Amino acid sequence: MTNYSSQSKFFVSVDCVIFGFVDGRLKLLVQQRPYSPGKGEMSLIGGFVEKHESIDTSAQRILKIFTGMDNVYMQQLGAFGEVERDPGERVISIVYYALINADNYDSHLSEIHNAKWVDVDHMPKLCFDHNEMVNKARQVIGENIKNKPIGQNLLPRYFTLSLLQSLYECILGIQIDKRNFRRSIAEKEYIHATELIDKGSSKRGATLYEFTNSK
Amino acid sequence: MTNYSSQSKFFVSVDCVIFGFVDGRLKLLVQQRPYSPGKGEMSLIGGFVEKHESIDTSAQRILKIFTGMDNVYMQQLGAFGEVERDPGERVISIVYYALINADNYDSHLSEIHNAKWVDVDHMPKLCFDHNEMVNKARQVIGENIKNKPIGQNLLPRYFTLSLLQSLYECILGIQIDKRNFRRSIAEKEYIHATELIDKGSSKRGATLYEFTNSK
DNA sequence: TCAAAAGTGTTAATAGTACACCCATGA
DNA sequence: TCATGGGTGTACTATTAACACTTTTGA
Repeated sequence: MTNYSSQSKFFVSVDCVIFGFVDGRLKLLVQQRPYSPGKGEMSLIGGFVEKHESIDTSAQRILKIFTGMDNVYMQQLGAFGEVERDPGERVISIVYYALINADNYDSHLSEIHNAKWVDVDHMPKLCFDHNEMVNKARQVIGENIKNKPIGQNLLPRYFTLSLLQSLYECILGIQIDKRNFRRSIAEKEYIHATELIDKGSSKRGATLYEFTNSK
Repeated sequence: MTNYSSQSKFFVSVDCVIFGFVDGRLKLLVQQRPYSPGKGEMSLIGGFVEKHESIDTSAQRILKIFTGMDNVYMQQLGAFGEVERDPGERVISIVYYALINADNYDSHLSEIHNAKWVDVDHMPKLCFDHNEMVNKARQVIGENIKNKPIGQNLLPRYFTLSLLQSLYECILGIQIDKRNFRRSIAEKEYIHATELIDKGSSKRGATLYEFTNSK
């Protein structure tokens, strides 16, 4: 055998589990699926891989179409390849998760594409195997939040420790003790206090923090 | 848009990072690539996904072809999809890693396919992006060995603690203190001592252990 | 008798968990 | 003055890391 011509070819799609931290809650961007099968059902943000682009590039392109955003934190979650996962035709899906700062995103684009935020703790039924993809993504970011500065991607540049704590609580799905939390943050070299005070959320005012090497 | 017919299709391959514990060393099964491009270069064990099978099934089929083994511990590592990763044609590769008990494997098959074990600490240059796949796989099993009974898949049914320790040391690439190691194993509910004694490896004889729920 | 691998405990350091009150301020 | 969210310290527990000698027995 000297070439691949006897092999089968497949449609390959990219589906993106896009998380945002909106109104103090962890949310996920979903769209109404614009075509059959599953037309009108809730769906992850996705599209097909194109001939000329790598799968990572494809994920970035799709994210940009729906959010207008570049340079976003995205990681691959894996490939989903059950034969009948898409009831229309055989499609192998490569799944990515993205963490975006919802302040920077272009809500006009989401309107065009019938996309909206849904709370991760009240997930609607999504089409195909998309709920499974979301579950896996949540698990992975839960494992990462403790050791990596991924919160950077979900928060505005300056944030209070109370907001950061509520982000951790949403991601982990647990309540955290305030004193222990603040000590654990103080020990992380990648988060530090600034001179700034936020007067918006309390009468006393709260110190604003930032991530150290805002990439 | 109501169907997918305007989309591109791709070759999709499966590559398997197959680990075995042979002669007290962690090894990897590699083959001489039988076709161009890269013919004759060292390569992971791989093949193309077929029309009628899921990607998981495809990985199992390929593993069986090269080892004769069924029911092997295999996990997906992710998809590799750079446009030029295969210099012949565009191929998206889904990578799995497998842990096998090298005693059970059919060495006749590996001869047929020009496959052989290589030491993970002396990896040859593999074709395409296969070395990258191996590095990622090693990282993942290193993270898993501490908390999951994955050693079960690499060892014979009965094993001494010295052998188990050398497995951990190979996977983690570090030296482990014998007393701390034996205590940590004693605390794991999924490994227990048997009444059996191994007289092969020492004059005194060593207690043989086994995994609790040998699936 | 000795070489070679098996087996065994204690201490120190670190990380994680539980828990309750005062502070500053704007309304 | 009081309601609201901001901010702080200590004691206990669990986990991890460091460290050296005795046992058994076949050659």
